[in-house]
Amino acid sequence: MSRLAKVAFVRQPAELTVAFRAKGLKVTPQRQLLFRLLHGHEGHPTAEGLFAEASEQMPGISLRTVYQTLNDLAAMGELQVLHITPGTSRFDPNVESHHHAKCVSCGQLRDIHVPQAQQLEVVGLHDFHPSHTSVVVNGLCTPCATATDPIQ
Amino acid sequence: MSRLAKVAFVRQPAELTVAFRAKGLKVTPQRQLLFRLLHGHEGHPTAEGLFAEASEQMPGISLRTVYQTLNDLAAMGELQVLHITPGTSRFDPNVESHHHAKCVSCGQLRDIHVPQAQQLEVVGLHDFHPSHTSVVVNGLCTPCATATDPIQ
DNA sequence: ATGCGAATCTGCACGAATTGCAGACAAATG
DNA sequence: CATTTGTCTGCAATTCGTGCAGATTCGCAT
Ligand SMILES: [Mn+2]
Ligand SMILES: [Mn+2]
Ligand SMILES: [Zn+2]
Ligand SMILES: [Zn+2]
Repeated sequence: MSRLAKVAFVRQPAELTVAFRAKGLKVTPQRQLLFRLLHGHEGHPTAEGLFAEASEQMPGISLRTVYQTLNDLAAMGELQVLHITPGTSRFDPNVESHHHAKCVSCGQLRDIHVPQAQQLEVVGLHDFHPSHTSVVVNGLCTPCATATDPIQ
Repeated sequence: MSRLAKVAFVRQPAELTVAFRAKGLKVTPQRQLLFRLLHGHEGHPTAEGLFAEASEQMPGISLRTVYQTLNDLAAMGELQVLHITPGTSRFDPNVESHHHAKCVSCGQLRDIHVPQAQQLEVVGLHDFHPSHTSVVVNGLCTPCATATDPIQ
């Protein structure tokens, strides 16, 4: 079992290029940069965070454009938008079915796998048409659990 | 089995009064009104929503005071704060362990019970100290599923 | 009852996150 | 290369929530 763990990313930049053109959306340098930043992104960045990363490689890119592109990707289902932390949305390049552990101290999110998540017994779903279930494990990451003073 | 289903509310106004005084917090008419509004509240109101309800009975109460009181209650563990919907926090007077179904069309939240939620197998929790798990079942409420046009 | 000090209330300014808008600009297409 | 159409940027506006300060009130000890 030496196979590397599979990690799901947002689709390749080239695939997103095709998908955008197919919808009549243009493929600009700004969008290509974001495609590249998102592909292989391990975290759960905010729009501001991606804006900061993008600005390093393309000074002058606007925050407005970052939001625009992220919203387009989310509308196309190429990106998940998470509403787990207060105040701001997290964008998840991992579009595979998965769940999250959230540190209640620093807010960090990490991917987890919950095999039985879609087979949970649920009481109280009368007059409701469920599509999918998401699980959040709250707790403390090791740095926060170790630190005497809360981190952040 | 004719017993009514148990519904967990935030503690009685009288109990909250004691709890507040015990912490050196004063019990004002504004706070007592909010205690009453929250007790027995079936939904998952926003601060603005509670402000609207409170304003009917006490015109002139300020939104700032509503936030202040809700934050105090949350800090004392007498109220849950949910970050499930985009943009705004939901306050949950039901402090019993429970989970939620969320209509992805209209945003409505309802309580559900997930008996196995705390015994889920989770892969990927290395270097993490879990406290509790929360489950969100996404889907459509019947009105939204029935409507040709999305509600809201 | 009265008075005092600490906590609270309200109104407003401010901050963070996100969207609306408009004119300059660039991608796609033939 | 010219045209069309969508995009980019900057800025205003919006929404949710918090910081602040002065007037007010609560809770407790006279
Ligand atoms: Mn994820
Ligand atoms: Mn609830
Ligand atoms: Zn942490
Ligand atoms: Zn609905």
